[in-house]
Amino acid sequence: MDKERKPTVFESRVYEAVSQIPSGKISTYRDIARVLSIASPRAVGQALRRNPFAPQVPCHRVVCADGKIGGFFGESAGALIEAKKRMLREEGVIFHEDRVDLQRCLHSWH
DNA sequence: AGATTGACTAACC
DNA sequence: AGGTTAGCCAATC
Repeated sequence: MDKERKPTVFESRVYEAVSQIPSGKISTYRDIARVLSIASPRAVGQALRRNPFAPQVPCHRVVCADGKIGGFFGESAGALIEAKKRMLREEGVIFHEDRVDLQRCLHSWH
């Protein structure tokens, strides 16, 4: 069993930002990184990858900068990706095949 | 403390 | 157009 480490300030910031995304909207690693004043979206992925707050954080609303679904579920769960896509679509997110309508569903960070 | 990775992105070939 | 390289930041080993 993995011991849950205490989230760092950086991670907490990521979780907070992601949890701020309302239903029907999404965001990209790049955008989140940008809001967090980070130059590396990888660091964001790192935080989400650890995701100590599992379903509490809508990490499924976070996609690649291209609108493509990130690998948060991994290739082993490709089918789940479609399920998430369908779920997001029901939330109001416009999907185009394997991509998301960033210009339409991108969350406004004000 | 140093080296590697990691759910990325963008640029280069 | 598609594959590869490089850059980036933070966490983990």
